[in-house]
Amino acid sequence: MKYEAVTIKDIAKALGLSTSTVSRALRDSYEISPETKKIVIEYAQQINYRPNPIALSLKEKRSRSIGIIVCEIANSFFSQAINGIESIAYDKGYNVIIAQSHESYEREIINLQYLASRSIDGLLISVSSETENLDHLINLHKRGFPIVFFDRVVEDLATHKVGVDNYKGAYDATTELIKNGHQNIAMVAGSEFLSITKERVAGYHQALSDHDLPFDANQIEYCLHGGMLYEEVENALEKLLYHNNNKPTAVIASADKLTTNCLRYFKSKNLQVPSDIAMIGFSNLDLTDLLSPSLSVIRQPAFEIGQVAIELLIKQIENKRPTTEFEKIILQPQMIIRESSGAKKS
Amino acid sequence: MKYEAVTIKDIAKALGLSTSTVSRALRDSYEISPETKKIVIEYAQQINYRPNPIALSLKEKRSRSIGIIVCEIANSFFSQAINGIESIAYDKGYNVIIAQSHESYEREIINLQYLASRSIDGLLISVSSETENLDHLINLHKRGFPIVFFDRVVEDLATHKVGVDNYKGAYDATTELIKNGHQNIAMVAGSEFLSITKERVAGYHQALSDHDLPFDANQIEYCLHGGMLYEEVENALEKLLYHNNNKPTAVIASADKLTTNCLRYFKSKNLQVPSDIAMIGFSNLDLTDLLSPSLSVIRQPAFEIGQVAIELLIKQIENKRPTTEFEKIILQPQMIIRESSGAKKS
DNA sequence: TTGTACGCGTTATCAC
DNA sequence: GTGATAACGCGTACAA
Repeated sequence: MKYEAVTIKDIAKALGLSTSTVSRALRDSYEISPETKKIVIEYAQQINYRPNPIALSLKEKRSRSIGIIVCEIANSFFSQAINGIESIAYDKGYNVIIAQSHESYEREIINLQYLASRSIDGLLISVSSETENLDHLINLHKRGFPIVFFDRVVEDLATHKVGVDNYKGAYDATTELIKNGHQNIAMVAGSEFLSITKERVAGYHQALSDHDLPFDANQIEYCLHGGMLYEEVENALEKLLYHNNNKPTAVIASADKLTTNCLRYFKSKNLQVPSDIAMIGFSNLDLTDLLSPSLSVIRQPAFEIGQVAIELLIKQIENKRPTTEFEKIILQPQMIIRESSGAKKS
Repeated sequence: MKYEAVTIKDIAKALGLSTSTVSRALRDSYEISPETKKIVIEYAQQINYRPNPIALSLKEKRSRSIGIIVCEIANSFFSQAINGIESIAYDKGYNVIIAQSHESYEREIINLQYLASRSIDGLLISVSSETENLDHLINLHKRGFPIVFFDRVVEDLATHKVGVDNYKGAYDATTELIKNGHQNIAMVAGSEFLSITKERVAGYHQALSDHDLPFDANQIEYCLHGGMLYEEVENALEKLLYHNNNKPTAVIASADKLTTNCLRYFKSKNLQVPSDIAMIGFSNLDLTDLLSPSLSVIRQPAFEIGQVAIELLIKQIENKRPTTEFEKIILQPQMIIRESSGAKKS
């Protein structure tokens, strides 16, 4: 470190050797005599020598750090995914730099430029809910920069992708509600721009259809900010519950923040769950069991998603030849049935 | 970036200038003629030139990145604090590298070595709950490395420190419970090693004393892992509630994870809050209002703590002279009274 | 077996 | 006003 950095030069001077000898000794090169090696290594240890990673990065043209862009680390799903990413990255000697888009397209671009300018070797990204235009990512990708999408993948880019079976998650949730007697099920969905939203809507749609229930587009409300703002969820629910000639008895919330904000709304309106309105939410919160009523959720294997994503990324980074075949890995979500998805008031 | 990095050299070659001229033109040096400047700057923009931060770091002996070590980013308090840190760091051109100790002393040391070897310019740390020995930090600090403690500060090191008034938080919580008729109040505390634990215990103690209530050491249980493990909270509560000849009617949980795990325990035992057992918890979760009963909490200004801490750190980093006077900044916690702290069963 | 010289990208210094 | 050179710390091809 700058305040008192010990360099190879210092060692060389102290031991009356050349820097290259020291360098080679430390790297255990076969050309160096055992005695010299011993002396050098012991001395290095003694003065606590650490190679300067910046010099190495400059030389090797790689920083051994990777960037992560997510909307919010304060979101359980993402903090769990980041844990998964770190668990592998550190083992493999990679450093992780996290940036948050806060669901803003603009900030996503700023973050991306920032990370790119910090010489990261690769990028893990879950796009912001505002992101429709992908030029910023396409530009990097075209120049051969390794990018792996996780959770919120985009289809128009040939890269590795890791996500969950959103279709199935929504299908299962819808089916569960139907089984419990609900015929009128609304969905509070995330941003229309996101493919995960489309998949979840599709699963919901299909489940209705498979149970001979009509699909009514008015039963879906999209929230551009993915529930980050309470107001958008409030508006969505107002419309669904009070400006709708087809008042739902159950709601599916298709993302973490949507789920909690739906609950917040129901509470503010004194609506009892599930008797007044039943619900299942996509959520990775670890205290959904403590809510009252306890919340039925679709839970995503966030940690594993992070692990798989980082493994693909590192594989691509360390690949000598350009990657041409990209994988799309789909993990299964888990449905946890608790009280909130129960039967409607008879 | 390595795949196709544009350097100053490329520009120089393309424009038939020397690298130094290009460098100066880009930095808007007064020695360069306006025409040359214009040509260089325009061309640089056109080919999307970005200075290589690694080369700069090597030269300037600083990386413009700072390290953060916290126990868990999945902890609301810390994710909010990190948001505060980032909000300032990015503005000032600093990059942030986050590492998690998961409350392990060993991992804290590994993280610290890792960050130090990555040439960070400074460190923000909230020590792990296992951390008793501070040698790893003292070593760095002695060599003049900038360190700022936040939230979990340690007293034995002369550095900047930012935290909340833990004493007052616990004092207020205890007083509130006493006002509601509770005379037998237990505390589920964090690690005994942490000064924040000691302060919170002291506040609790003083409040009892100020209301002429006896202090009973058996009413306090310490959790080394700060509630990260459910089992330790379970054990603590078993002892307090069932192996105690002084069964409490109210509990104060002195950290985020302790709070949620107390609730989990009460739920599993079918204990009604607050009628069977009242509680107030330290918590920065943003859905404590949704719990049933809604949770009374002591909330810390996490975002602000992060902001203040990073400002102190950057000030110290950018200070030409070694810092000799260190600040200790104490922010005020906020008590939010909801249902869980209510009166006991009559 | 060990040492010298160079290059990674940038800027400061000195020369013209 | 512009160019050549050295330096930051490291690894390595080449020389001895």
